Amino acid sequence: MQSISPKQQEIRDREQRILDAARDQVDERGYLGLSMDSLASQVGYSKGTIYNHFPCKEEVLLALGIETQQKQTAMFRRAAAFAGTSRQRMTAIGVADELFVRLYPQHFQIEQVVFVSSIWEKTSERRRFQMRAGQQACMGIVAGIVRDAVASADLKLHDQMVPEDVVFGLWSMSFGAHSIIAQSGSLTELGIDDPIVSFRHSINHALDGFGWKPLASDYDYLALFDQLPGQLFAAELAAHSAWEGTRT
Amino acid sequence: MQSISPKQQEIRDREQRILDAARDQVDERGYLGLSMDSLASQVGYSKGTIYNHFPCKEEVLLALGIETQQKQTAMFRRAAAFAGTSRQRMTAIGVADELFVRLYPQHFQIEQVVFVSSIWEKTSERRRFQMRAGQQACMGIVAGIVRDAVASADLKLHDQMVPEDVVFGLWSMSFGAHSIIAQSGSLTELGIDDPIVSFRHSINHALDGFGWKPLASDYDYLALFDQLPGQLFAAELAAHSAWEGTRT
DNA sequence: GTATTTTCTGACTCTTCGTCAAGAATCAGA
DNA sequence: TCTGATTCTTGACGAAGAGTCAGAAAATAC
Repeated sequence: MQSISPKQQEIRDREQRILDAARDQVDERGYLGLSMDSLASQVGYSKGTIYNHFPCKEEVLLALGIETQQKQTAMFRRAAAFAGTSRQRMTAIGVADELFVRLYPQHFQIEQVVFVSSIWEKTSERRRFQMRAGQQACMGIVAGIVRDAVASADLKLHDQMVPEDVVFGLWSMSFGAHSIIAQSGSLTELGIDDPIVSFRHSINHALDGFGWKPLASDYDYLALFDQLPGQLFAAELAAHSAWEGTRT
Repeated sequence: MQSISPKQQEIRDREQRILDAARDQVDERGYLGLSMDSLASQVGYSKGTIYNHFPCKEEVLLALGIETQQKQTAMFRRAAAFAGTSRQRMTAIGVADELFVRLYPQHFQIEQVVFVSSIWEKTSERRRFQMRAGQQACMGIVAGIVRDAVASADLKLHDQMVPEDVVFGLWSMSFGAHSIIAQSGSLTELGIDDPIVSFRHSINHALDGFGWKPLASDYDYLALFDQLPGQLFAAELAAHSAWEGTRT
């Protein structure tokens, strides 16, 4: 058991302050608008001190990604614990996913930048591992639901598919939809009025396509998108609106 | 009818040379490894001349994106013209999509960078419009197939969905899958041995989920992935392997 | 052949990342 | 509490790369 000297504690606190400031900058000036000089002056320490915490700018971005990633994992875990049929639980994941994107809209922008190889390659092994581990944790949670569905005969996999294939398909759709939405602002010119609702339908039909019982024709899964948020994620919603309140 | 002076022709040719060189650099050093100085020296002109063609670095990237985007549109158009059932034609689009990604692997990396808002905002109205127009063209081609399917009763849309919603779902899945694959290198650690094959299955099941007849249980759509490339895209494949041959 | 317009050049400025030697603060042991 | 060792902090500095622009060179017009 290491006891924490006051100095050590100060350093630890500062790291969080740096990340918070960095997140503000990314919000305001865009992912690449993050400048180490202005970050230093905003936190009130010199540049050298910032570089004691993070070996390079890219590492700061990745740290931000890891932070939100962990929130996502927590939300997914909660969703997976929902007491219901396997497909209801899977839909709860969809609800969590949608809510996550709404609460942390920068996440997809950060994620997209961070994985750009010229950025990814500059980051430390340690944080790269953390990020990958987080993704695997998320995937694992979802794969668990798929396996439960198979075990309870709600779902019968075809074509030698494994549970991970199902997860990959859903993950792809989610990642793609949110990326496109984040990039494009409006999609009305493409004929999509409400991309979020459109996305719900797509996921719902995809689950039908995998043969996941009970099918959408036998249960109104879309209704869960209205019921579950308050029920499962009251904490996140409250935290977020409190945080919203502190902003100008 | 403007006649083209030899000088004008030289300038036009040079623009292509610049783009080719830029593509090489992006291939080698990554999207953000593109440097205007080294680009200039590689093409054999001064930096000022490069800046006569492109007002900023970001514009070069976008121009690259537009170039490959147009190739994609051409391939989609060819796929859509395939003589078959609506769902076979849709599968042909999937084949085109898969082939496109294989032929132009940088495209997704470039596309991901270009849409990062801090980059997108620096580009010219004109090229932004071109890029959007290209995307809409692609989407339009696919939406046309969906409408044909509805017209021929192969497909009955539920929940007040419009054809564009179906396209959005498929586009999301494609964009997401290719992004994830491009980013991650290998997915074996996540339990996916061959993500491309996994993706084929997902798309196929999604189409089933939308209720697109004949269902996969009644026709082996996956076989088209072996048959169609040589049949529809012989030109691209030949051009690509010729180009491959010229490389070290 | 000369005047005018267009194009090209590379040295220059400016911004921002990351380093590092020197100085300041902290800590451990007597 | 003092002192030497260690750790932390600083900001000036070097390096790299984006974008500019005045003047040189080339093309074009007459």
